[in-house]
Amino acid sequence: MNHPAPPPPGNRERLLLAARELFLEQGYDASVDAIISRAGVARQTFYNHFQNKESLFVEAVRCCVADVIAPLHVNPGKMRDSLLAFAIGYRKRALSAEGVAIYRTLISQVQRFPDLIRELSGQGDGQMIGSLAIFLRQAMNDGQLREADDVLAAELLLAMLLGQERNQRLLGVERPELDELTLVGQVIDGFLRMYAPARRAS
Amino acid sequence: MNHPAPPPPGNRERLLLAARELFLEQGYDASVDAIISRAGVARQTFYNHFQNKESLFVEAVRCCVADVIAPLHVNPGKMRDSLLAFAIGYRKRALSAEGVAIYRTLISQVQRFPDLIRELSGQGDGQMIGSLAIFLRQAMNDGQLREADDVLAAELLLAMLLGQERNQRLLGVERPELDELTLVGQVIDGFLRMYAPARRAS
DNA sequence: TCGGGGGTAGACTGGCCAGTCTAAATCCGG
DNA sequence: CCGGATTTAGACTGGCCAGTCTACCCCCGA
Repeated sequence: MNHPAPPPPGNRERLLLAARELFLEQGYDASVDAIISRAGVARQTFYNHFQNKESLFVEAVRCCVADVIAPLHVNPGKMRDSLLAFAIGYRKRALSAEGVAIYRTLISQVQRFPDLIRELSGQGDGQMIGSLAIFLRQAMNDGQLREADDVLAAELLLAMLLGQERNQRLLGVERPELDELTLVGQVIDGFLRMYAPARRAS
Repeated sequence: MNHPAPPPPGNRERLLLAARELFLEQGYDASVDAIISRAGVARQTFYNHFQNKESLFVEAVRCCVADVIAPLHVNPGKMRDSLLAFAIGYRKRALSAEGVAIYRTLISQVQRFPDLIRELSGQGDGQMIGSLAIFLRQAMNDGQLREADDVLAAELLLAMLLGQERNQRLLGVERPELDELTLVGQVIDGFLRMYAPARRAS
């Protein structure tokens, strides 16, 4: 029989890629058969590279999250402009089809992989809140923003930036897709009003 | 053999109750065996009352959502007090263990029951946004709040009220549990600052 | 030339599960 | 007292799936 054994290159990578796609589409229910089939690889090959389905899942999810997480630092400069640039970048990632899918996959596997998911959650939104809070702290010290709880401020801003949009996408609801820049601008302006330095009493 | 067939009363209700508990705990993966076992009912009895597992799920989830949804109307009165009362009620429901569990269950079954979930999503946060927006519209017309997009304002307030808290609970992250009233007060005050009537130019 | 590492296809095991079916038991109305 | 409706326990089917195993193949280095 002709069993064409092509160069044995990145079989592992092909498996990982296929797994990422399928886990994001179907969650952990994606079957090993489906994964190896999409990777174009034999069953045994899969078990040569990974201990079992769980460990593949862990690795695949880690990759996905790493991609979406990548640092998103807040540039100092004119307050409104910095926040606006940050906001647009944040929304782009958090609301991307991939970002939402990862989120959904993680949420549905909290029971099975509680530790992994807590870890990734800390790396994700956790770090995002942290770096934003540091930026806001600085602005508060400069007197550009009113003195307040910096972490809370960061959480509120991030929450407003996504609004109901991520939740709706998690639930499969489509959105009319309105003007991104206008929307984000309104949120940022609102936030700046909310944290404008207190007017000194007469 | 003694097969004690006790009074055949609310078997259906017992099944529904067991299903609600298990679906919220384990999602759709909860097996029919587990459900009938918790309900203390025979396998066939289940199929006497429900067509199949899917229809039980649909009915159980509908019940759960109905419980969490129950109207939450905004009372007119002093703006800050009304919003505060509303906010506390909203958080109580949306952040309750049950509320979070339903949310998680719905999110993980978007693929299987897309229509059901879109429907429930509209009844849930959808209505919440709507009624809050109406209240805010009124306040804007009265001049208590600045003129703005009422729906957006409602979405932003709701988003801030949950902050990162629901997301974290969805992912199984525990929170230090700080002072509810203080927190909500800060958010409401911030929101009121954000939508305070614009100061007329000199 | 030969042997082993990694590959392929596909059969197979064991487990779980949804849904059906049987046979016997209980209750209730007529 | 009888008969139908509902219940029970438990066997059974058919399907899916994770993971193992067999048998064969191909390339490359010793």
